[in-house]
Amino acid sequence: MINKSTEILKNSGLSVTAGRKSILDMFIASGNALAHQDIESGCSEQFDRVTIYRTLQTFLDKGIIHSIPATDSIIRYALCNETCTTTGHHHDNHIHFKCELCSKTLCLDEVSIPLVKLPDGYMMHEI
Amino acid sequence: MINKSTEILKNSGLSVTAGRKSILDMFIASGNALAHQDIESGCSEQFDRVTIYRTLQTFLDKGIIHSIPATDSIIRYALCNETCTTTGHHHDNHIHFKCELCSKTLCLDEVSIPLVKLPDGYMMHEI
DNA sequence: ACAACTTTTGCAACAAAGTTGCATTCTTGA
DNA sequence: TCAAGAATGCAACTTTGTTGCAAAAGTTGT
Repeated sequence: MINKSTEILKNSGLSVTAGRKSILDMFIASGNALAHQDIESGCSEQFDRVTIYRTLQTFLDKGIIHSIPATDSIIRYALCNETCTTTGHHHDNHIHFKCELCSKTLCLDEVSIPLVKLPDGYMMHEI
Repeated sequence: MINKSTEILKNSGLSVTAGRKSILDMFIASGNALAHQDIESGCSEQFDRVTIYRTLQTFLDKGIIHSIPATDSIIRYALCNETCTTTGHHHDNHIHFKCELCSKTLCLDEVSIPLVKLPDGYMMHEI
C-alpha cells in the first residue's frame, strides 16, 4: 500500500487505475466538495469526460463519496468519512455549507439533524 | 381580479399572460413540487421550452416559487407561502420530502431547522 | 515474469438540458 | 384604440449526461 488513494481503492475492491487514483487524490487534497466540472478542468492528467462520470458513479456505489445537491443545480461530491465505507449503508446525513465568495462547499458534521415529522401515511426510508 | 393566478401575477408586478397563468395554475392545482419536465409535459396548452425556463426564472426572481434541489439532480419548484412574496426576501428554509413511490415532493413547514454552526471565519447569509 | 482473463478507458455518436439573439406577438397604460 | 414595452417562439448553439464497442489497461494464478 503505497498511498492513501490506493489503499481506499483496494479496500473497496476496486482495481487501481491512474484515473481513479488521480480523482481520489483530488478529493483528498481539496478537502471540500468537487463538481464534475472541477474534476474535468482541475485534474493534472487529462481524462475523458465519460471516464470521470463513470468513476464518480463507481465511487458513489462503493460509498467512497456522497453527492451534495445544491440550489445552483450543480451536484458536487465529497469524500465520505470512515464510518460509511461499507457499500450501500451510508452515513451521510449531515448539512453542507457553501461559501458565496470562494464557492467552496464543506461538510458540517457537527450539526445535528432535527427529527423530521412526515405527513400522515408516509414512512421514512432515506434522508 | 378573476382568479388566484392572475392575482398573484398582478401583486408581483408581472404582466398577465397565458403562459404564466397556465404554469402558475399548475402549481396551485398540484399542491406539490414540479420540475421543468413536469410542466412541459403536463401543461394543458403547449408552450415553448424557452418560455417555461424564462417563466420559472421570473417566478423565482419575484419570490413566487422556490427551488428544491434533490439527489436525483432534478431541480423542482414549489409555490412559496404568503410570507415571502416580497421580492428578494425569501422565507423558504424548510425541509422537503419526496415520496419514493409516487415521487411527489412536498414541503414540510412544521419541521424546525436546527441552528447551524459554521466553521470559524464564515458568516451565515442564506440558508 | 508471463499469459489468460477481466475491467477500465477512450472514442464516437447520440440524447437531453439549458442558453442566447432576434423578429413577432401580446399586454398595458394613457 | 394605439403606441411603448414586455413576453413569446423559433433557430442555433453550448453544456451535460448516456450508451455501445474496440483498444488498452489491470489482475490473478502459475
